[in-house]
Formats: sequence, structure tokens, C-alpha cells
Amino acid sequence: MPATSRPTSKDVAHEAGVSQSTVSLVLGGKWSGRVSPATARTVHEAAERLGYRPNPAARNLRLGTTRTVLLMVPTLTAPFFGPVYTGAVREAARHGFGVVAYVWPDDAGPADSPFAAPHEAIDGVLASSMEPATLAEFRGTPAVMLDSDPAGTAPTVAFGVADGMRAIVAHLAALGHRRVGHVAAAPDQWTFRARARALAAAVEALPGGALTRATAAIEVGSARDAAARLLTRPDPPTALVCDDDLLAAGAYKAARALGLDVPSELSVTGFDDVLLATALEPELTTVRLPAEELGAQGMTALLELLSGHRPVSRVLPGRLVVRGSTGPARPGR
Amino acid sequence: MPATSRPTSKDVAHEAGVSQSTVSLVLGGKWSGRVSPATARTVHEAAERLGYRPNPAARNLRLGTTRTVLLMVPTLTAPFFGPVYTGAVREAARHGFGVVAYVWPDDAGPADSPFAAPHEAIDGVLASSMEPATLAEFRGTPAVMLDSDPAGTAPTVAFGVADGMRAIVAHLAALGHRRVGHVAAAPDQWTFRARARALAAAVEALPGGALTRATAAIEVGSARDAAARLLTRPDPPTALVCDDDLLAAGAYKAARALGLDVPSELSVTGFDDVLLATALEPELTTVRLPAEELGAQGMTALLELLSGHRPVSRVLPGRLVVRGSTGPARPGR
DNA sequence: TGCGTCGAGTAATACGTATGACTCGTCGAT
DNA sequence: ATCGACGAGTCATACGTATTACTCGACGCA
Repeated sequence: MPATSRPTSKDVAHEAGVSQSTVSLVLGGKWSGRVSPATARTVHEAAERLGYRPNPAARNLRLGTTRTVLLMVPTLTAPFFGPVYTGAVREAARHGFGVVAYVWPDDAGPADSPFAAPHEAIDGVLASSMEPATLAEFRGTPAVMLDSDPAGTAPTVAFGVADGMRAIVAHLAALGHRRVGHVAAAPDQWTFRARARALAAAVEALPGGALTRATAAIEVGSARDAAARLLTRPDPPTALVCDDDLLAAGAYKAARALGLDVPSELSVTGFDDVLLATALEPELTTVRLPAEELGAQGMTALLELLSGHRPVSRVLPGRLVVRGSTGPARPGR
Repeated sequence: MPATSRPTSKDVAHEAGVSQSTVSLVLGGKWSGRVSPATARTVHEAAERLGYRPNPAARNLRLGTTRTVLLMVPTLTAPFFGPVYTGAVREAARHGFGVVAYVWPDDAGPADSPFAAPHEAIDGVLASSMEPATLAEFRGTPAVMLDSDPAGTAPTVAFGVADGMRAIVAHLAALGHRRVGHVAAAPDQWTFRARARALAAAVEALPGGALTRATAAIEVGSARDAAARLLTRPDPPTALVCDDDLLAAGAYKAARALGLDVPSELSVTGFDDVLLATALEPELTTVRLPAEELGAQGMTALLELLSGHRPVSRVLPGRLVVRGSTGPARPGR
């Protein structure tokens, strides 16, 4: 226990020789015409002297709001969430809200719920990349889903992953590719299911198009093995479409191990456009998802929800970024 | 505003036909011998029926504690913080504490302080990679610094970055390198100042050792340019020591642009051992920092602090991980 | 029968803040 | 001289919970 506990507004009042109400009035900034400037100054000085800061728990209780929103994500290791957080914070700040992040693994049970803990001292939740079933845990806490199925029951801001996949396939088709390999992430998130579906449909629609698929964990070694499986089949693909940028790094490794040059002998694409995409050599052709925009728009929707309106779900289009990892299909292969 | 506001313990009491005290007693789990099992069951059922969850603000006010800790970081984009968070959460959970993350840019002013907002509804702060000056903002909130100067005034858990640098230099020296280039990050964080100092000292101590340095922003393009500057000098270095893994990716690009093969013609080392290190080709020789351990030990220290003890600062050693980016110095160069 | 004890529950209160209702001089207008 | 209005504060209260002190009936025991 600390030597002395924190000063309260009552202490400040005593120090300044006024009542607690006056302190609250002054420090709340609503004293125009209620408190004389001289008294206000006295109060401010006393507060400063004591190092007073209001007790947030008491304030929250009194006001019935915390003006704080929780950004809930399944992991912090994915580089993807940094920009989402940034966008959310930017938008929240414009309305006087703060944001904290909480990691809730997608496979967590109700016992791990932040709602079993005091974290719940928040007004709403921005839940990114969560399965819709998770929603049940929110039990009345206003929530907006990010990067989830826009057809779900909750307001959602999602990426146009299907559009992105179609753009990739169109790009590859224009380069002459027909046999496409899919280095897929496990379909335990909506976004990966959507990506797989979109890719299948796009290749299907391509005259002469043929799709093969291998599934990997989101990890370089696993992706390398999956890519190697695809490349060592008879009649192997001339292009590998990977479900995200990290998987593409694995594809690079498989290609190198098999002596295939990227992009002259094998084209590789990623998805997301995280930092890694430009750190690789050659730089990765991928789809840029507007992650910061996702955070911002999600926050906008949540704030709408908090003010009693029902926001509409939105889809943010991705954009194909052509870099050095894709090239013309070699007729020979 | 929601249609109906959340049920309180009073509502539950009414529903169950008991007093509010009884509800609190039962739901608090402290009713052994004070409430009959039958009544307890009734209360639980009523709470379930109404979907009751205690108001955290009220509970926090009453108890004077939130059992929540804030992990404050300067950015979420660095892959480094995921493991730190994980370690902190693991340790906190063992003591019934929760963790939320808050991003406070290192260059933020007091106006941006989370302590100006309700986020402050927390018991303590784990401040990672912050300048000690930031500490002044905490104003009495118990804080432990992570990845900061262990000689500072606050309890600190830091990495043994000096040891790590020495290990790198010893490794390079054993391979015959003498002329070392330092691709340095801007010294605005303690850790980078410490790395630079340690590297300088280690090369200094090497017979015939020579150090050149170029500074870069923590970004691939900037690192590429800095590395290129070093490599195009007369009498260029045979090994590039980079302040972190991302900078090493930039060094790879410079080497490739100049037609230098890694590792046969140029050795490159990183620092941190983040995901990127094994995504690169060749895989990066680097120093693994026990980030998860940092989070866990930091949390342990903070919890000690919260229980009135004064924790001691600790330093966690890094470990050299030799991969494919370092090789014997070519006599020719 | 009288008394202490115990089981089962309730009443009352405090945590620290924000705010609507109230008080009490003083001053200007009639 | 009287009254209303206004400026400058203060009083009292509520937010929802956890907990201490209390009540009250039943029961065991001498």
C-alpha cells in the first residue's frame, strides 16, 4: 500500500478553502458565471499543488460513460493491427474518446472473456477478425465487427477481399497464367474463407484456368512446405497466389529451394501489403488493404451506434499493387 | 441511448425477492454460512435471467482497485510488442489481473497523455521503450519501465543489448571480419543508444577493428540507402551490423543492388529476431531478445510494486542466433 | 423458563465525482 | 424604501457496488 493515498477533490477543496462542488465545477470547466475568476485560479493552484487528478472510477460511475472503446483483436503479432489501431484512435480522438487494445484469442472460451474482468469499463467494442459467434459474449455491449462477414448480424466494416482476389487473377491472367496454385491459410477466419471462395470463382471463370490448393499455418516454414507440395506436382502451377504476405515469403523459399526464379519462372502474389512485402526481394505484388481506414470507419460506426443510431455495414475495396514478384508465364512450363 | 439500461444488482435483488446485499454476497462468492444454498441458487438464476453483469465503474470505485494494468508502447507496428504483451498477460492472469494496451507515441506531449482520459482506470503502468522523461507524466501511478535504461530512477526490466552486440562482434571477429559498418537507428531510444555504444566499444577492442556508421530511419528504404553509403566508401566494411532486423532487410537490398552476395561477399546481422528474420533469404543471423520474458518479468515487477515492495531492476540477456547471413570475411575485400 | 448462540438475511454506509436545487448578499430599478 | 435579479458559492444527492454492523427468529442447554 502506498504511503499516502491520492488526493481527492475534497482535499483540493480544503486546500483552496472552498467546497467540493466548486472544485468540481472549476476543474470541469463549466464555471462560466458560476465561480469568480479569482476563485477559479485559487482552485487550479491548489489542485496543481496537491497533484490532483480525478478518480476515473468515480467519474465513470457518476457519468455512466467511460468515453473509452476497446479494440479487440485475436493477436498482436500480426503486423496488420497497428494501422487499424492508429485509424481507430485518430477517429476516436475527434470525438473525445480513447482506445485501448485487448487481445482475445479467437479460440478463447467465455472464461477468458474480458467481460469477466474490469476491462469492461468501456462503452463499446471494436472487434477485429473475430468469428461472429464471439459476438454472443458481448452480451449487450455495443459492438462493431471489423474484417468479418458483412452479412452477419452485427454492424460490420470489412475489406473487399473478393475484389482484391479478382484483381490478382485478372493481373495474372493478363500475364498469361492459367495454372494457379493457392497457398491457403486455414479457413478459420472469415477473411480466408472469403479469399478462397473468390479465388476459386475467379480461376473458374478463366478459360483454361486450373486451381490447385495447399493449406498452411500462417508461418513461413509451413507456407514453404505447402508451396513445395504444389510446385512438385505434375503439371505444376506457374503462379502461386498466397493468402497473405507472410505465406508469400514461404513461397519464395520453396521456389528458391527448387531453383525457380521469381518472377521469371514463377509468379508469386501476397495479400495485405504489410511491411514485409517491400522487405522481400523481389518486392511482392500484393493487394493493399486500407487497414487504417478500416479502423477509422469502424470507429465511426461504433460511435454512431453509441449515439443510438444503427450504422450500416460497409466494405472497403482493396487495391492491387504490382511490384516485382509477378511476370509473364513462361510458355515452356 | 439504449432502449433499456443495464440491470443492476438492485434489479436482480427485486427479481429474486431478496436484498441487494444478498445479491452482492452471493455473486461475490463469499456467502459460505451467510446465505442458504437455496437462496443462492435463486439469486444466480435471477441474475442469469436478467443477464446481469456488475457495473465495473461502481466496483472499481468501491474496491479502490481495477486489477487492470496498462501496457504502454510507443507504436503497435513494431512486431516486437506482440510477445511482450503475451508475456505480460500470462503473468498478470496468474494474479487475477488484466492487461490492456495503449499506444503513446514517444514524441507525444502531456496533452496526449492517457492520464488526461479515463484510461487511467488502471492500477499501474508497464511502459515499454519510453524515454525516462515520460515517467514524469505518470504522476504517482505505479510504473515499471521496459526496455529502458536500467540505471534510471524507475524499476526497469531491460534487455542485455550490450551483451548481444558483443556476441555479434565476437562472432564476426571469429569469421575474420575487421572492418565493420553500423547501420544505426536514430538514437532517440535508449536501446539504440546502448547498441551503438556497445558496438563501438567492441570494435574498438578488436585488434585492427574499424567502425563506420550511417544512420537510418527504421524503414527498409532508408536502411538501404544508409547501407549503400557505407558500402560505396573506399575500403568498405566486410560486415554490416544493423540495429534491428528490419534495417537488415534494407542492407540486403543495398547488397543486391551493388551485386554483393550475402553471405559470401558481405555478412549482415540483425537484432531482435522478429518474424522477418526467418522470412528473409538468406535467413538472418541476429540476436534473439526474450520479448515474452520481458513482458512477464516486467509484470512481475509491477505487481510487486503494487503490493508495496520495491522491485529491483533486471537485465535479460540476449542470445546470438547464427543463421545464413554471416560467413568468413573474403581476404580480397 | 431463560439465555446464549447460531443461521440467514437486511439496513446502512462509503467510495469520489458531477450537478440540480438552493442560499445569501448586493446592486439596480422603480 | 422595496423588490427582483443576479453573481458567487454551497448543499445535498445519486451513480452501483461491497461490506460491516445489525436484526430477528429458532434452537440447544441448563
